[in-house]
Formats: sequence, structure tokens, C-alpha cells
Amino acid sequence: MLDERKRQILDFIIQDYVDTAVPVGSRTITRKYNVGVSPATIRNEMSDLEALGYLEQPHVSAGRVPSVKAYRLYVDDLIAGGAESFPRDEEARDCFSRFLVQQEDAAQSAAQALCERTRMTSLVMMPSQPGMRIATLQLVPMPRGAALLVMVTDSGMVRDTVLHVSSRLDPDALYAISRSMTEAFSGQSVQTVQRMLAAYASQGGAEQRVLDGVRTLADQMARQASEDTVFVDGAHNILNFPEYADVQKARAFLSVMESRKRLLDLIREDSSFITVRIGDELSLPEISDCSLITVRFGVGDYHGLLGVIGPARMPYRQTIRTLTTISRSMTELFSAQQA
Amino acid sequence: MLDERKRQILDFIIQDYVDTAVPVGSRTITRKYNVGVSPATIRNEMSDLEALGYLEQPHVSAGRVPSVKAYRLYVDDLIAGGAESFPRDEEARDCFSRFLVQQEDAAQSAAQALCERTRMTSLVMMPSQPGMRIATLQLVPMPRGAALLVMVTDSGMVRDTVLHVSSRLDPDALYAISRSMTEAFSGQSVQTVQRMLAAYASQGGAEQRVLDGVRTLADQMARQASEDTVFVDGAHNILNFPEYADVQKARAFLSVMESRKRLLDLIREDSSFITVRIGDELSLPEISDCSLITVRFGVGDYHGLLGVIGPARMPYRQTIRTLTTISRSMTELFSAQQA
DNA sequence: GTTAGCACTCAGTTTGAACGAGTGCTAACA
DNA sequence: TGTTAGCACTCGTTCAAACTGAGTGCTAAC
Repeated sequence: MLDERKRQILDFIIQDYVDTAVPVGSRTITRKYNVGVSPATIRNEMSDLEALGYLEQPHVSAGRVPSVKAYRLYVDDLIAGGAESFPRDEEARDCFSRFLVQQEDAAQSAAQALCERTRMTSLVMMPSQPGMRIATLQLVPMPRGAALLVMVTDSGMVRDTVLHVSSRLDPDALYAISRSMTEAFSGQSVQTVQRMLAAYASQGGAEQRVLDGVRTLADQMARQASEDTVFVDGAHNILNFPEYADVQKARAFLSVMESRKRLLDLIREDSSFITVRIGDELSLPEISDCSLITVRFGVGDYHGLLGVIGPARMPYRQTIRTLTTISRSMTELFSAQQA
Repeated sequence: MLDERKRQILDFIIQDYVDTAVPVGSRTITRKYNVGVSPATIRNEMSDLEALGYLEQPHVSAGRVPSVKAYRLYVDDLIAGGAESFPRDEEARDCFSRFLVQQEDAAQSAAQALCERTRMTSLVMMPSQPGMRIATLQLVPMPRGAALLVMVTDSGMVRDTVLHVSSRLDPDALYAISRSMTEAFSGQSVQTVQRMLAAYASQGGAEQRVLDGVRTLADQMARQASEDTVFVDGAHNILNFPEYADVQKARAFLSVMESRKRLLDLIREDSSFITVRIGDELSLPEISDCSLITVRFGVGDYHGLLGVIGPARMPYRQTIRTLTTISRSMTELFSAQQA
């Protein structure tokens, strides 16, 4: 469809525009890249490329800018051609500790690692876990008659809350309570626990406070279980890009990044390993000159998404590499956890 | 020093500038506020106020802007006069759950509450706790041969990490280990524990993994103990202020908010309950047109700081009120915790 | 002490000219 | 037939000059 030379010129334009954020003119191409033809010829080719929808002109005396269609072509090729060649990155493993970590911690570190490496905005989505069941409930003694109530689910999620119990309850007593609570609740779904405890009227006393604690944690868990959670990091990095030199635009972008709902709408609907959505494809006017790359991580029925948002003019190859690397680390981490 | 009318005019100017961010002219004063004299008279008074250092003129044909000295006068009066009149705010209590919470969670909620109410940037500093000692170590059973190691200090700080132990260890066995670990380490300072465990060579096996876990947590705690932690929230709110319409300035501001070191330098040196530092008084050029208000919270030897940063043109009264309200809630929370 | 009037100042905006990067077209060339 | 040099043309950008208007300071009268 596109002959060799057109394709090469288009690639040069994309490359240059990604680097400089300035519309690319015909002479720039001949100066910087060795095509072997004169600017006039480049102009003819560019004119064709524009007619084909791969280039756009901000105004008649400016250079050309890649269109969404051009990025799409570029990215599709990138993914088709280079998917296997993304190398391991040992350093990436190290951004998670060698100890196992809780899922939320891992997600947060992943988000940090992503935005540190890409200098853009990173997203991490942890999937909902509707079937979550309680595995353990345990009271850990704290000073001054308090205790930490810890709830663990079969999927390894952990939540805790501090309770006032009674200073007369020694560690063994707390452990006895823990065992019987675990016996009572273990294997139940958090929703069932919520229902079981909703019946209890609040009647004071240490027991009641413990049950209230269980209910609180069950509520938290249930909320978590029923909806996907999203971590965002580095949203302010958008200010580093000249396309967001306007504070109004930057604020619009940030407000999208703060709206869990809009983010989920963005992220949700995709099933392939790598998804790239460019400009309008995101169907959110506030970020219509951005691109979002997402990759999956996880194993079996437990998987989430890693994502990076930046200007449509982003270094796709490098960003995809970073994402797949971190995704692999996350997957390994969770496989280890499952094992 | 300042006669009644001058003082009133100065207050009007401050009030108007806080509202509008636009230099205030003499006619604006007569139009909006009922002083009972003509613009010409106001001009004379403003001229005097400028000579006294309370007003500044961005340029000769602009209105006047309050100087740092003016804000200082205003704020000092505010604090001297109104410190007792800050009311309770029941709603503020509710932003912390009725259950006791871990200190970090409380700090984070406080930061959130502050920036939600002030629409500026909030800071919460938790003080270092050099004398922190271990109270409890406990292993909570997790699915698939894992266990959550929980460490609690006498000050109520909690840290945990996931370990692979052995699937042959049942809850009772884990509890037995927990008890003996607690016996061994309880009452020791985290630094001592670090030293005790540094001697152990890593030799594999479940025991070793547990001890490695203890060491990891002790390291974390020690780091926390030796240095103050700062939570920042709502830094991006700075974009809402016209004085930060310039992206460069906004970036400079955000970079300060990300630098723990610079923040600590800002916050550190103060001993009174409320501290207000205006403009240059902050001695950081990036934020020389901001003000920082900090108030203490906590009881006895355990206290931290709540702070709000915004443009020097901020609603001081309201912001101080919000800060003191939240500070009171935090203090109550921690007193309850101690009791 | 207060005020009306007036000249003056100066940032911000508008206007228009010069500039220059870049294009499209045409004609010549290989 | 594809390539290239040349040239007219477009249009955003830049810069300076002119204009506008908000606001002041000063003076003289009340």
C-alpha cells in the first residue's frame, strides 16, 4: 500500500516529531536523515501521504504532523514485529522486594516504577475479585489494651484495623478468640459475613467491638471486591510536555486522572495483551491528543492491567518495552505468590 | 501606629485582593466597601500605607497589593484575637473512622481532609520516634503456605510483610513461633533488633525466612523512626490559582512539594501552636509568593504538624480555622489511642 | 481634613509591517 | 517517468508603534 520510500519518510517524520514536538518540514528531513532525494521530492511524497491521511498540516506554511492513522500504522507494525524481542530486565525485578508483598503494595511500586522509567503518567488496575472468601481472622496484641484485627482472604488480600478490646485479655485469650473467629468465618465470602453481622445489634462490650471490627473490614473488602481499583502515579508529569504548556489543558488532564470512573471507562474494554489507543480512539476530549498503552499482567483468572498515558507523540517502542518488562515482573511475582 | 481608618482600608484591600487576585484601586474600595470618603481620600491613605511598607504597587498605574508586612499584621492580629474562638466541628471527627486507626492512615486522611476543605496543598508531618520499641511480633496464617508477619511497636506503629514459611506449619505452630519471637524481641528497640539480626548469616529454611522478615520490618521501622515522615496532598491544586498560570512556576512549585528534604526544611523549625510564614519568610525562591500555615497536633512527647501551603493571598482566617479544627480531631484521636 | 479635577504614567491590547519557514506548482532535466 | 531547481504564495511569528483605560499624584477649592 505504501511504497518503501513513503514508508521510510513517514517513519522519519514520526521519529522527528516524537523527538521535537515541532511540525516536520521537507528540508528538515533531508538535513537530518539521509533519504538521498531533494526537499522537492520529499514534498511530493509528503503531499501524497497527506492525501492518504497519514499526515496533517496545522496550517499551510507549517511542516507536517503525523495523524492518528500514522501512529496506528507505526504501532501496529511495532507490536506485530517486535513483540517477542522485549528482553528481561533484572533491575525491574528489584523494584519489588525479594519478599512477597501485598498486592496493593506491588501495584503501587509498579506504578512508581513505570512513571519513573517513562516520565509519563502510569496506571495500574487491580481486577475485582467477586468470589473472595475469608481465610483467616486474627487479633494481634497491641499496647494499652488495643489489638490489631487482621483479616486475610484466600486470594491473599490483607486488611487490618485497630480495636480497643480489654487490657485483661492476654495474648493467649486473643489467640483463642482468633481461632474461633477463623473457624466461624473461614471459607465464607465477605458478602456473607457482611450479612451475618448486619443482624447483630450493637450492644457494647469487647466482643461487640471485635465483631464491629470484622464488619468494618468485611465492608472494606466487599467494596474492594466488587469494583476494580486503580492506582495512578506521575499525573503531574504531563506538565513536562509542551503540548500541555497551557494550564487549562493540564488541569483538564489532571481532572481526568483523578476521576476513577473516567479512568475505568478508558481502561476497561480490551482483551489482548497489548492495547494502544491513540488520540480520538480514547473518546475523551480532554485527552484527545494523548495515547494510552495498556498491557496485561497476572496469571489464570487473576490479572490486571498496567498502563501509561502520555502525548500521542510518545516513544512507543520504548514505552511498550518498559510496560512489558514490568508486566512480566508482576506476573512472576503473583505466580510465586500462588505457588 | 496605624489609625482606625488606615487600618480599615488596609483590611479592605487585603480582603479584596484575597478574593480577586487583582491589584486593588482606590475607586474599587469606594465602590465595594462603605468607607464614607471619596477615592481621592483613599488614595492619600493608600499613599501613606505604601510609605509605611504595607502596600506595594506592581507598577505606577496599577492598584495596590498587600505586602508581606501587611499580611503579617493581619495574621498576627487574627491569631492574637481569635485563637479561642475556633469552634468544634463534628463533621471533622467523622473524617476519621470511629474505630481507632493506624497513625499513617490517620495522617493521610487528615491530609485529604485538609486539602478538600482548603482547596490548597496540605502537609502532614509525623514526628520521628527515636525510642521506639517492639511490642509484638505475630505470624498470621495465609493461604498456600504463606504467613503475614506483623510487627507492632509500643507506640502503636504497625508494619507487615508476607513470607513464605512452610505449608506444614499450622496456625498453632505459627502462634507458638510468634510467642517465642515476641518474648525474644519485646521491649527491644528496633535498632537493637537490627543489630541482633545482622549477625545471622542467611542459611535458608523457614526459620531463616521468618528472621529475614523480622529484619526487613525492623529496617523499615528504623528508617521511619530516625526520620520524620511527611505526607503531601493536593499539590496540583496550585494550578487553580491565577498566580500559577505559568506552567514553569507550577512545575517549580510541584518539584518543591516532591522533595521531602526541602519540605522538611520548610516545616521544621517552629515551636508555637500556630505558625504562619509568608512569602520571603519561607526562604525558598520557588514558593516566594506562597504562605505556609502550620499547626501542631498530638499530646505529650508525641506530636506532629499539619500544614497548608497556598498563595500568600489566601483566606487566612478560614484556613487557620480548618487547620485548628483538624488538629483538634487528630489530637483527640491520639489521646484516645494512648488511653 | 476632604474632595473634584486634571495631567500623567504605564501595562495591556490592537494594529500593521517585516520575516521566514514551508508549501505547491511549473518547467526543465536525466 | 521520476527528480529537481526555482519561484510565487501562504500564514504564523515577531516586533514596534499606536491606542486604551485603569489608576495615581498633585493642586486648588471647599
